[in-house]
Amino acid sequence: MDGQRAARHPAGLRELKKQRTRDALLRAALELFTTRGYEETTVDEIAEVVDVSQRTFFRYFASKEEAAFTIQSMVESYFVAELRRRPARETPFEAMHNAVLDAWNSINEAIEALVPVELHLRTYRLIESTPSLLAAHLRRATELEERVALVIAEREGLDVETDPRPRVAVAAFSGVMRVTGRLWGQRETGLDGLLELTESYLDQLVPTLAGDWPRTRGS
Amino acid sequence: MDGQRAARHPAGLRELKKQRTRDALLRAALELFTTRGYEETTVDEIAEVVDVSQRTFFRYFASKEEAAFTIQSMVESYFVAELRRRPARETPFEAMHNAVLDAWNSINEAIEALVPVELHLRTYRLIESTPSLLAAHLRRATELEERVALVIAEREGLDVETDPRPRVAVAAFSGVMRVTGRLWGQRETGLDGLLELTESYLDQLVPTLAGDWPRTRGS
DNA sequence: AGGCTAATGACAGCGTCTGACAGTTGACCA
DNA sequence: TGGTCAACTGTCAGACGCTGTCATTAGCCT
Repeated sequence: MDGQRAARHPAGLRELKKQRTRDALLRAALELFTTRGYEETTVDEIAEVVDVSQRTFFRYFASKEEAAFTIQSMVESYFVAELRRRPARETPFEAMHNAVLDAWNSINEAIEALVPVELHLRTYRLIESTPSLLAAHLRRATELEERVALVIAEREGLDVETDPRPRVAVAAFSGVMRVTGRLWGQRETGLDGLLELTESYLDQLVPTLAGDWPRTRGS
Repeated sequence: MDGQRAARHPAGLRELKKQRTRDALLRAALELFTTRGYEETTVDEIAEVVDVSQRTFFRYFASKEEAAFTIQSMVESYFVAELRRRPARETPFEAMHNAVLDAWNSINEAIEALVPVELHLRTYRLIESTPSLLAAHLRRATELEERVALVIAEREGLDVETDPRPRVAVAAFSGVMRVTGRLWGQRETGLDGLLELTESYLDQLVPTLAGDWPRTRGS
């Protein structure tokens, strides 16, 4: 349902156990996914690591897939939150750009509360390289796009249904984000490399679309 | 494997029967998908309509999903073919834009040889509105993007690995295409409506990204 | 006609996921 | 403290997608 789970709920031994089970299942799942491969990991194996029945796994996660995207959901929530926080003076593009940077900087501790960040990065690479997970990832991305488009429209005082610009801007922006995300997954650079890559790609978007491509090869 | 199947193969009763079976399976699948829903249709039901064992279905289609995307694959091939045919003087964006228009105009008869075009349009809407199919659709779209980026890079004499512009341009372009495709799927307009919508959205891409959004509401 | 080979059907099996039912355990109250 | 209720869980059974195997059928070729 939500992304953040902290020590805020009324406690209770029951709640505690539930969270423990869920966290254990999540960690076990991601660990198995990233070492053995997603398709090669069965839900029974995950459940067995946590000493729980397969049925119980499906009570915490609607699907095997959902476990793989738990952290990703959190990141998305952070991004949207940061986007809403951007000052109105920024252009839509600047706002999205800055929201991405801010989100990456502030999300780390929230992730670490659930699983090691390093495990999450491995999971991200896995998603990018596993066809079925990549498909799910892209669909989730478009759902996020819709949410973002609504935020942008609100910022600019526009109606998404009559004015195409919010959706067009978001589509172009996320297109670039996807490309950089994929390239980063293929290469070996760390998280800093991603930020750098994203920066340079975003900067080139407008001139690229303008049409004339001077052969200023950067080799 | 390929998309086009015409009366060119050496005939032979065997080949004939195979094509008949495949076509029948395809039509039955799409018909059931679009009436009953994708998830609600079982492979057994499809096979039963064609009087064939379930095993045989999987000999013609690697998956239930593959059947749903058969026509889509053809369309994609046509698009790439048209793109290669665009004159070098056009900018990358113009070339993609024109290739889309040309492909839509020339593909209709090829589709009709397999299934009624109307059935294909219904199938497209189904894909857009069925989560699992939408996910697959988006993944396929990114694979197409990669092919297109290579073509663009070749046109411009660039190297995709060192110059980000081909991928960035393609990503932005397909982002817009996806938005229009989705909107068209939600609304009730015919094929002409799609072309019109795509035209207007593509035209607005560059000014939209430029940043300043004059409040010239089009209501 | 008869042999060769490709296509099919029938069957068994794996893995994801769901529904139904029963047992256990924590929460709450008298 | 003990008992009741609700939540959580395990077990079982089954649907469905998909695959391997093997015997059978049907087109093809000489």
